[in-house]
Amino acid sequence: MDSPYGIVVKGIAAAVTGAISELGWKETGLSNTIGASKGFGDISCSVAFKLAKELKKSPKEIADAIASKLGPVEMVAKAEADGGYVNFYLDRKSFAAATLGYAARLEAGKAASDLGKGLKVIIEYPSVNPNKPWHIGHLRNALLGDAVANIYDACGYEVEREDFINDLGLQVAESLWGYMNLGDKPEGKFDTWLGEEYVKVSKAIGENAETKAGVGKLLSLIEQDGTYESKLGREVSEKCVMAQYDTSFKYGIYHDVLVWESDVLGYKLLEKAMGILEKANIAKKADDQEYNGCFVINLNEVKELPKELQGLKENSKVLIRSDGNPTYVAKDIAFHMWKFGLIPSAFKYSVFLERQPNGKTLYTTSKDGRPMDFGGVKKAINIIDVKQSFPQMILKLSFNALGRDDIADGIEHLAYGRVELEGESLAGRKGTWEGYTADLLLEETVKKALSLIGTRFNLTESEHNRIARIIALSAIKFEFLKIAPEKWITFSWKWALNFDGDSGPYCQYMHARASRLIEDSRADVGSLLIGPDCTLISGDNEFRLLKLISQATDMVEKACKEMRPNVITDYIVDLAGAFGKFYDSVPVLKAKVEDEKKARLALVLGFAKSMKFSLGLLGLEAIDRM
RNA sequence: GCUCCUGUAGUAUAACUUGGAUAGAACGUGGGCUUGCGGAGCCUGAGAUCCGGGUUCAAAUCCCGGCAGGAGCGCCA
Repeated sequence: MDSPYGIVVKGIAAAVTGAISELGWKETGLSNTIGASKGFGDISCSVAFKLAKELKKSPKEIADAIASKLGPVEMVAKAEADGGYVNFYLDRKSFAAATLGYAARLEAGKAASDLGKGLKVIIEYPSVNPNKPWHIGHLRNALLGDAVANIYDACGYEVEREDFINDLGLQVAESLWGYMNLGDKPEGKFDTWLGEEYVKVSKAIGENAETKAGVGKLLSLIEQDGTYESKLGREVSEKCVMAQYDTSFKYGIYHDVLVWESDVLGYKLLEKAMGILEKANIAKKADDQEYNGCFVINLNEVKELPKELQGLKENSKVLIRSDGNPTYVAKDIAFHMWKFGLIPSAFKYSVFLERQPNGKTLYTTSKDGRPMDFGGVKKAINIIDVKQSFPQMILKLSFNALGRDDIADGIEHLAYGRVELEGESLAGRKGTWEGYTADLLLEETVKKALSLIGTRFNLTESEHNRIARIIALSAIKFEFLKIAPEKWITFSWKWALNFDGDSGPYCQYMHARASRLIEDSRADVGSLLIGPDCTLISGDNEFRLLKLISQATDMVEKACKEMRPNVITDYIVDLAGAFGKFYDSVPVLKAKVEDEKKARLALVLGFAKSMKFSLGLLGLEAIDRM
């Protein structure tokens, strides 16, 4: 769905190209020279600067010439050259009409772009170990993943939301050992309880060789198919994942499919994957001194090897150790062969949860079940913290070596920075996450929201709670997502509980105001956006708001291409600010003329729709009163 | 040692990928508004690109060299 803003930019590009060729010049580097202007018209073009050198004329001369040859552009009233720039002024009336019509078609949860039409993408997040509750670091992962998935949805991709569960790691073995041997009775939320066991056991391992040996033995037993320990391990992990999903649902985060490490092992994905690599002649069992007995992949065939690789000996990477155990990268290669359909019908699936709160079923890989068509994508996005960049790169290079550049290019690593507590890292081992779980954060934020909700509406208690929860989620999601992914976050309660300024609650407040205006007007929402007198909403404050509304598609496409949800938070803050300014500068319901009121109400509705749509991208409902 | 990431007002940040006109918003701060179509508001002032070179008509953005913080470079996950 083309946005009015997008249409104008395209129109301008065509007109400028036309003018340049009419002048007998060659157009070079037009792209990225057309964009929003601050204070010099509405949209400006700087192509004259690029042409200056080649034409041996001054930018001013060129811009003047282009401006004089420009043909008419849809929704553009005039164009004038100014010091080398060509500035375009929108025709406010027709642009407003187009924007309101466009806003009428914006629906939360519906695609606003066909950028990814027909393309399937799998997005993996948050993949928390199944032995502890989500802490605020996991939360950042989950929020990023959910937002990116929503954004891809809105761009027309077919999105598969996948969560990888590593139920065979050391962490799980430690928790399980505690579960079996410490004699504590599970109480409270299971993931939290299991996390506490984990902290106790990790501590004990440092002090007690016997415990360490016990955990080591347990680790190998849970990896062996059919043992009591492997069954119990999966059972306990499933119980933990169920509890973690309790948290996930509270945050409005859902998935389509869980993939278990134990199933990757059970379905022999690794053997199949290694077979593919061996057949392609890029990996083999080594017999040199260095890697004797290991199964090793050789990356020498890759055309452009990155510099970071020089740490590897001979550009080789061990996939299977001499003791027969696979490395992390090997498992990841196998897993991505499934994602991209190189190992078809690798798993069977069964139902993990019949009905998530969003109404959809959550499936899981499992021993017994039926084949389903998960995986088989052209693009895979992995939300993993920045520390994993090196293995992620090897993963991609392995597909390059395999001659599958398409797959290597299709793997995208969204590397995000860590969340730390003033100077302290959140590494699970030390248990420093205790007191900083996602559950606790939400609880505290809801408390604050509850105390701030106004009393004017006689809300029922359940409605009051619902609104408080949404406000709290708005606050949390905004604070996490408005920071660019690669930056670190230093967590503090003051930071997390921000309800002012460029915060989620502030933006919700603006939406609530707009909703109330529409409700109080008793206008017919269905017809409001059709045919208002747009000359009546052409003032500067109205127009600034209209320009922003007209860019929803462009913003979501930008956020998608760059995998940066903070593009959306920025946009939402701008929208909210522009609405606030409009609201304070002109009366709506108290407008003097009936037609004026109608036109302004249409603008209010257009704002509300674009706001609702944009909040939806962050996984947030818009609220009508607060 | 090598590689990568980060460095923007007092604080925490946006813009860097794709160079473009006056570096955008927020909190805090100085001054002002106020029974409002919802004050979780509005108006207004002061305040920033780590340092040094280079490329360019134009540099927060690109290149080189520093400085500071962090991470990565295993038959660890």
